Amino acid sequence: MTDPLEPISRRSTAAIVADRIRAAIMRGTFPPGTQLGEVDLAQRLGVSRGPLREAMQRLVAEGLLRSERHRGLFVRDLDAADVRDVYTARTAVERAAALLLLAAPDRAPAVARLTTAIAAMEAAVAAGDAVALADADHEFHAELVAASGSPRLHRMSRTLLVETRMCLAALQQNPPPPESLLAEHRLLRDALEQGDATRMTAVLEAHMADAVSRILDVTLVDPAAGESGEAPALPA
Amino acid sequence: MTDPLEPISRRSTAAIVADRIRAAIMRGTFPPGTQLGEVDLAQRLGVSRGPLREAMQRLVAEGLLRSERHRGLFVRDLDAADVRDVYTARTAVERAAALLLLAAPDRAPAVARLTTAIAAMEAAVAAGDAVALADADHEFHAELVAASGSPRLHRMSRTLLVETRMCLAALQQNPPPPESLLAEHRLLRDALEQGDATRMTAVLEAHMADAVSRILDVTLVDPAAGESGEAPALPA
DNA sequence: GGTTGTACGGTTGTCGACAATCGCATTGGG
DNA sequence: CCCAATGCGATTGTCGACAACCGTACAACC
Repeated sequence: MTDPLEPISRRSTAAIVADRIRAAIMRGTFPPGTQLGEVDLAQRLGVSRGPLREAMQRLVAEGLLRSERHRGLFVRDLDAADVRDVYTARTAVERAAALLLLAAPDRAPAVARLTTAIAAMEAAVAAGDAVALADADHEFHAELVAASGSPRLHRMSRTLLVETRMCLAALQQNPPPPESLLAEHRLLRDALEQGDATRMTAVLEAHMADAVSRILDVTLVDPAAGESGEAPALPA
Repeated sequence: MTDPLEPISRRSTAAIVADRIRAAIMRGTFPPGTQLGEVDLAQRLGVSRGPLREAMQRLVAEGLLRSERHRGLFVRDLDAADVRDVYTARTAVERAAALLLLAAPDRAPAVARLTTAIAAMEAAVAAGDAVALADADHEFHAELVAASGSPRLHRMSRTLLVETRMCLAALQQNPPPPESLLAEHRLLRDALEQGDATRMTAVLEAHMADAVSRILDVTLVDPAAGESGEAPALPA
């Protein structure tokens, strides 16, 4: 599959560090709001503060971290507006990717990959593994955008998917109903396979709307003291 | 307008440097493919290599620069596929922004700002100033996305607009017909003002398709030795 | 003549240390 | 008892220097 020759292309240390931190944020190792000390992270990763700071700047540019002068770097915490915004942007990106895929000459391999992701979701549901389910969900959408062949949509999507995981990690306590989640993804794949653009966009938008309403409803129900319509994710 | 008090919020040096470099790239000061020496830039901007490298990482993450290990940083040069990709992503982002704007309670101020941008375009056309026309065009689309109130769409748009300017700078020799450009923007504003979503998306997509075909046709006509369908922006 | 080996210049990658700034605990005063 | 001022600790921001690496040009060899 992968050519063992040629493009060894060792990535820069900053890129590797950025990927690590990104994965850690996505995984929930660093909950939103936590401060990331530079010296601590640097010696934990075995690098100096220079490359680490470069990696941090990348993540700040992506919107995953928030930098305060002489205060430090903090993992961004997302409020209700952010949740809506993430899903608005995701809808825009994934819709464009899907339309690009529909215009492609051969979308069979893409459909196959989506089916693989769905299979992973099914296995996760069968095993009752919520984390694996979220992973497979993530993989489904990542594959969808990657298959479009658009590097810019792909890059945007990567950041947005990480933010999605941040939202989900905040309310991991209340997982979504696995059946409807699976059904929505199957619908998405089917619409893509059949080449029905209008149906695909409709399903995609419904899927996103469902997700955001699910997240926001949960967060609004939980505190049980909701006079203001604001989400409770702002403890400050 | 701007409150002279309080939020002084001195931005980080890296952010300022990144903005400078970004503006320089957009302005065409650094043509695509040029290598950016760190020591040279650092002492020209009056900062050390540390903050400058952080700024560079931001631009690399945005896709404006390309980093090669131990080789240096280069301004990315865009080929035909990149042009299509930029406009695909722009269509996705601006369409979402416009739809968001249509759903907003009051879109009058946004329309006013777009009208201001159109007025600037008209003035540029009257003066025959191609650079001012491009600036106004840029401002129109930037305002459109900014008015949507979505920070993520706004961030994506900013990078994409810089890349658009990079494309335009490459073929500045052959400016687009000002009348049709103006007409398309007026149509866009009108559709937005009237709240006609389907017409707005149609106009927007047509506008983007026009732009990309204009750019690619120009680049394909120019070399006059086009056997391969590839764009000539790959001198390597 | 073509190819390989080698020395060189320049660039990036990385590191450690110093200075500036901020938050917080302590202490003095009202 | 509460509030304000101050000193301290910790963290970030910045800088200069060293080491590693790559591309190129020249020379030697087959």
